[in-house]
Amino acid sequence: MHDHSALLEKMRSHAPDEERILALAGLFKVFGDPTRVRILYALSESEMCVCAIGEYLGMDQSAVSHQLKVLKQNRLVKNRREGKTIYYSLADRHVQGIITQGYEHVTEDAEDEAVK
Amino acid sequence: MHDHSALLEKMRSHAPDEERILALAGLFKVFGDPTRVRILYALSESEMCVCAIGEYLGMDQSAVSHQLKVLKQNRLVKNRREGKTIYYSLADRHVQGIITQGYEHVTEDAEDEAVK
DNA sequence: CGTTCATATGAATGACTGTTCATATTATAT
DNA sequence: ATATAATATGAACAGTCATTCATATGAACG
Repeated sequence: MHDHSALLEKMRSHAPDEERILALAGLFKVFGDPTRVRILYALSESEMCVCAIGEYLGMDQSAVSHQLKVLKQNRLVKNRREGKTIYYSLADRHVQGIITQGYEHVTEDAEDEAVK
Repeated sequence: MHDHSALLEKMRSHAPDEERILALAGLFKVFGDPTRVRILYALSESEMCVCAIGEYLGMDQSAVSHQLKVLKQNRLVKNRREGKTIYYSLADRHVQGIITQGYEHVTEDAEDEAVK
């Protein structure tokens, strides 16, 4: 193997916080599932209760609940109770921003592809 | 189950393209792994050859190669050959942007936490 | 050509994760 | 209190995926 000591020393001098790396990957991981993205996208349109989400996405109530739990644990959604039903919505504008930026990125990639 | 027909009809009238949803989740999924984030973060500092990345991150050459393949397939990195060694770098500014935004988001979350 | 170095690839494995099924919780209404 | 509706939870299963090991490619140099 050839020598890298100079580069490596430079790199390590301002290496990112490992904790932040994990948090960053963890955040993206949550966005990395189609079901969760669908849910978030739906909630970006309107507040919804669990069974409406399930009905809208054509999926099991239990599956929706499980995913909402993941989203809540990561503070991407919040909820409020109204009688028996619980309404979910996006936690803050950050979430909306990430979705939007990602969506634009994907759209631009599609355009790049079309140019070729 | 209570009635949602009004809401559902409204939602479905401007539902997002399923293909885009999958692409979006797929993109985030790639960013959802600590190893890949570390690699991308490293490459955002400097172009690097495979074995330098491996040495820097303390991981197997083969593992690095496998992950670089994933990153390349998703057009997040590009490479150039120079003799026997192959140098990798970020594919475009988009990648840098996503990392930066995510990093800021994570940092802000940490601050929010500190306030409580 | 054959050897060596840098990288890539394929198969195997172990860990993780999304879904389903069954069941539990919580709140309303009769 | 009991029944019912909305949601949550736990266990189990199936599929996915990152890593490792062994091996293959591909380039340079004697």
